[in-house]
Amino acid sequence: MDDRKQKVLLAIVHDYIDTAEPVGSRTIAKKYRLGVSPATIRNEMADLEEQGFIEQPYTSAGRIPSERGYRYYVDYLMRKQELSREEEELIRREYEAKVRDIGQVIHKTGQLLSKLTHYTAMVLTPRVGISRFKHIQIVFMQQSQAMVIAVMDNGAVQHRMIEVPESITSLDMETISRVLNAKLQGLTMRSIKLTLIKEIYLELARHEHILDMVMELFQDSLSLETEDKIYLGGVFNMLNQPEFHNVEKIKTLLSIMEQEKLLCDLLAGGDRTEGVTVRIGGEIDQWDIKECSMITAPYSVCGRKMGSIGVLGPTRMEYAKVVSVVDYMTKYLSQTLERMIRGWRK
Amino acid sequence: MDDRKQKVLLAIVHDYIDTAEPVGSRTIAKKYRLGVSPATIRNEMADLEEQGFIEQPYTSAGRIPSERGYRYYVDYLMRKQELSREEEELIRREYEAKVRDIGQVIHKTGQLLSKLTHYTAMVLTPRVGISRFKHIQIVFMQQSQAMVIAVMDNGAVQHRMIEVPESITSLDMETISRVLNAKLQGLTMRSIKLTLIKEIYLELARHEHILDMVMELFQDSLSLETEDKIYLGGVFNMLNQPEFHNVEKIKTLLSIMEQEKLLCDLLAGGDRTEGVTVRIGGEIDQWDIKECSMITAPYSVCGRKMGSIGVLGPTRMEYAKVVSVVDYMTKYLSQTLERMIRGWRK
DNA sequence: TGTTAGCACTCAATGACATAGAGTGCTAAC
DNA sequence: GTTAGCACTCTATGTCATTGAGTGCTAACA
Repeated sequence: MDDRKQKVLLAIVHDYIDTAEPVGSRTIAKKYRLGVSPATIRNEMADLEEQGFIEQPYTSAGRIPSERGYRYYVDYLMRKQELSREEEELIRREYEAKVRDIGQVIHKTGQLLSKLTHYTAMVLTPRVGISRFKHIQIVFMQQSQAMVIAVMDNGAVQHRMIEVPESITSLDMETISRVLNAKLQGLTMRSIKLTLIKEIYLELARHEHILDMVMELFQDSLSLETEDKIYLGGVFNMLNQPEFHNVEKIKTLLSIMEQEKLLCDLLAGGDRTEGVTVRIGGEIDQWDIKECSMITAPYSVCGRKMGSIGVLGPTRMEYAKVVSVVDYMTKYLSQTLERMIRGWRK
Repeated sequence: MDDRKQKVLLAIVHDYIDTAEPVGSRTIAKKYRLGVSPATIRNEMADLEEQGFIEQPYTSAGRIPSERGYRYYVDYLMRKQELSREEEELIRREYEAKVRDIGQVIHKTGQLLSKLTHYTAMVLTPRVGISRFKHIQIVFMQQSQAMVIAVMDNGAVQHRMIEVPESITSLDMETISRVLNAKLQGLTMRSIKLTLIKEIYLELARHEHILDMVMELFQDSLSLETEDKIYLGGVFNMLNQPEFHNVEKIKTLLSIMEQEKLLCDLLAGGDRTEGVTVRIGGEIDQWDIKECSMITAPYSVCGRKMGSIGVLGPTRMEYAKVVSVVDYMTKYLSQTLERMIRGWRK
């Protein structure tokens, strides 16, 4: 692949991303000033097509990049496009404005992602299954009512009102809390073993009833929050893309958007890798819609991967821009979460 | 409006709701067996059109109901269509399965609404601005960290970790909690007056720092939760309606769906009234999309209106069905919330 | 007087057909 | 190796005729 071929491919990718129209040789010669005539470019294009980097929608139309073409572009030709001052400023401002709990951070992240990229944003909520108990407390509330609170080391908080016998005193609750803390601190919900539970029940035999409810809370939290939740933002943006100016495609797209489970799997898929992953068209498997690409990256807190964020757009996507945004946002998100978890404000 | 005219109008409304095609005189005569010939029906239709109940999309097409026609239908002709056994069963089952906190109830309600009606469901979350403090507690967590918990009388719980000086003892926290409870119990967040705050600060002068943070939590909760949140479900359903088989309309519709603020206002609008409200086409004001109707109803807990639920569909909507569903669901929702708030399980 | 059959008329939807224009591939000249 | 020229391809667009559902009106009928 010589230098000029690369330039031609780059021109085609750029122009197609820009206009969504097949690119002709004349356009390239005129707009991208490679210093050669359309005829020469036509020769190069014929070669590029032969090698599978571009294709013709039909005989005698311009060329569009193939998936392989996009891949080559992303791997070798693309140059990172830093965020503008205004964009960085926007992110900073929005995050500082209102981020009190994890839910809000996730929400805000999704909003920003879709706003900055104009595509659909997907944010996976942090997994609690792998977060550890930091503190457990049973609090007396009023006449025969108490509340169980479990604070996890990722900052998540589970709570539930429970009914307790009137005979239970604050002191009892204190005792129960102490035992639970001693046994569970540092463990993940998933790793609570049966033997451990037996130990606890043995030690607190008198309060079996309360323990039942506490365990139930843990059980529910686990099963509820283990099934990843996803935040979607800017689905609407996709409709402005010309490739979705057709009702059937919109329907397929939206029906996929409603299958949260599927999206979670797709997002989580990139977890193994470090940094930003770009998947182009068919590289996203189990996928019944074509012409989409996905750019994802995991975010982590204190070195542990907690979830992923991603952007879904047409294959004709502004890769350079989106890769930068996703990269920047994971870092910002990790940072923010970390700060939150360490007490958030001094 | 004589009996036969009503029958003709009814036939037109039903058939149009069913097929989304303009209804001709022949169709009515054949399908709805009024015992008269198409020519007679044509005469009646001419009258109905003159009175503004139906209209012709163009000369020599069939007729479709006008907004006035739908209104007449809803007010006088429509017969309530009870839910089927299966539907009631479905609702019962789904609610019992997983409803632990208010968020889940709202979510589930939205899902059910859209599933049962095949239109777009909207559920307004309960307003905490008008809920009252039931119990406030500051809990020691660990070395210089504590948690503020506020339980509201509608079952909502606000919490936040706060940093406290190491000198603070559990006893201090107990004292603070007691004072806060004494002063605030039974009040809404909105109605905390400045004089009251001064009183509290005076009484707990030593703990100014902690109070600052507690007040901040209240402030944030108020401003955050006062701005109504809305749950949308089944937006995708609308795309199956033939009136939205055109990209421009889909775009308008979805862009409206993204303006949560607007939707909240619309939903909240029906709050004043008791029971189910039907708004047809232009009766929904501040609305730039035509051809939509909205069926809403407020739900209440312990006699106080807490929010609304609603269904948005095309004007060509199955009014009878949707009205029943919305009615049934508000009642079920109110009931469920009430049960939850009273401790939820015995 | 209300109902019905008959008929001419209207108009959207459909499909056939011609035309324009963008872009190509190939050839031959530079 | 590059370029101008040219014939060719194929979509998009517009025109026109045809079809058929449905109407309104008139006149006949009970």
